[in-house]
Amino acid sequence: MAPSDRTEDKPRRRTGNPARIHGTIAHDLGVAIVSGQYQPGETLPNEIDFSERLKVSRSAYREAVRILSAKGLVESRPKTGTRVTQATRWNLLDPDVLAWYFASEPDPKLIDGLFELRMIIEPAAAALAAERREPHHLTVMREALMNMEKHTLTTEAGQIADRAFHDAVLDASCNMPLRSLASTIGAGVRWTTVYKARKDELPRDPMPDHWRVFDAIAAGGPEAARSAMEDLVGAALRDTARALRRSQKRPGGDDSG
Amino acid sequence: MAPSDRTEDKPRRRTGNPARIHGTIAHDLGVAIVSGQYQPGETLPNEIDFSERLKVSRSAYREAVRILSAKGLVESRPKTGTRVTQATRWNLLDPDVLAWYFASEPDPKLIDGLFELRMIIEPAAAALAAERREPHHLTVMREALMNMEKHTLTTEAGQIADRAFHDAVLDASCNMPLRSLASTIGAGVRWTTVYKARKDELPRDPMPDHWRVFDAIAAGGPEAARSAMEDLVGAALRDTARALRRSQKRPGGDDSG
DNA sequence: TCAATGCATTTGTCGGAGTAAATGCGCCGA
DNA sequence: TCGGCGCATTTACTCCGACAAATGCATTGA
Repeated sequence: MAPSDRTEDKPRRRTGNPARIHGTIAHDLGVAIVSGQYQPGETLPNEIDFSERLKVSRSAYREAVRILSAKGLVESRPKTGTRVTQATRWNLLDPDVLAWYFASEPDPKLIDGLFELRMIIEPAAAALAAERREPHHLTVMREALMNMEKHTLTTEAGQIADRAFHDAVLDASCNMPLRSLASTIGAGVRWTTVYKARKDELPRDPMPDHWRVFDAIAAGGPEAARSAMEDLVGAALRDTARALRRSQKRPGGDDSG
Repeated sequence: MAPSDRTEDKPRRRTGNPARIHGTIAHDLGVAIVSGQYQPGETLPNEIDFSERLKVSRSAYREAVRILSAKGLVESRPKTGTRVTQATRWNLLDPDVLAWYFASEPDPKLIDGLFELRMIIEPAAAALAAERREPHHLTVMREALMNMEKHTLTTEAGQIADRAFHDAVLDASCNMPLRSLASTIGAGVRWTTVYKARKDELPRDPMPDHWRVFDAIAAGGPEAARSAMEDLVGAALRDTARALRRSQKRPGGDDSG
């Protein structure tokens, strides 16, 4: 009955403080909404009933609704109630919303969209980074790549290092909106490694592609950096598309759906 | 001392319902934070004192903080209090955060960043749109452009039509994350027209550029659409950059700063 | 038939009380 | 003298009950 029985990764800040109730409720409701359990246009039960059913106070529930409202998932008005907004108004670039999508198996269209976005953003960001990178950007990138080599993508540490590298490239672009896309890109990167891990094999060694991007950025060659990043993302795109098709052949996979 | 005396556009949903207190507080605090009135790392006064000073209940204040927290602007923990997070963690792509930036005169680096983003995103989106557009996308685009012609960019209606056109292009790309960037792109578009209006002259007729984009998308030519959109955004970029340099020559401009 | 108005429902706001957590400090022991 | 441990304090977190405001709906009147 509780929509969150399946998701083990409750909201938990990196500082290790425990999840608060309003965060937990927002997480659970958010997952329920993006997974279609509550359809756009649908009206949620009123505050009193719903908070009672969820076994939380009205205050905590209201704060959870405020969070969802801030991310564009719901809209509440007196008398009308709190209703789920149209999916086009959801703030898909929000790190939490994206995480809620990935809490359950997300729509393949979203995966495709993320890769298309990566294919648009990352080469351009790499080109900018080649022009503007500071020494400390290169230091971060080099360290991330060395960690990738040391741990490999089969480990959590290696995947974190992978995302750290892509984040560093966006950082080095010295463009505030681009940097804000880091979490979105990171979700795409994470998804790549998820599929790679699922296959229990790495279809290719990702390191040469990564080092070529790094070298081009370090050398200050925008077009070389762009081209290298296109190759990198393109390879990841092909790997993921292949894995995605493979997983689609065995339908179902989620008993609750 | 109220930080919002200057901003007339209080949060007011398109449906015309009045601003709620928590929304107003979130708006005011958000503007104060992104404008640097509260520095990152700084701790806000505790709930009781601050809510009393703001003349609102603790519930309403807490809901406002919850909104800001959902957008990554603050982080609150027991004993530590509520503190402003590092600017790199702010969710810049959030429509509200972006609006709060533009409530006061935003950092020119942000304007530049937005135009760079447009220059990256919009041509690629136009190319995708040329491949995937449905008839109703073209209908929306055509109507937007006709409204642009009828009202011109000197009017509010014309500017809305301008943003509607750019939104429609993103829509036609049939890519969920790209569509979510509509508000971000829209902020950039709006800023262009703001500067154009400020100069009380339109440096060039924007319509031919727009129609060329439309024609290319309607004809299904991805590269033509990309190229046309590059020209369009490039022209806007040059106009805005010129106006920005001009306005920087007369420093100050805002008595409260 | 239409318009104005009262009513019921739902969210919004308020004030207070008690709980849990995290930090800093003092105490205690080695 | 130094290090570890427990306690007190501060703060956000949670809960509760009540009232206000807004809005859709039905009712009533012209």
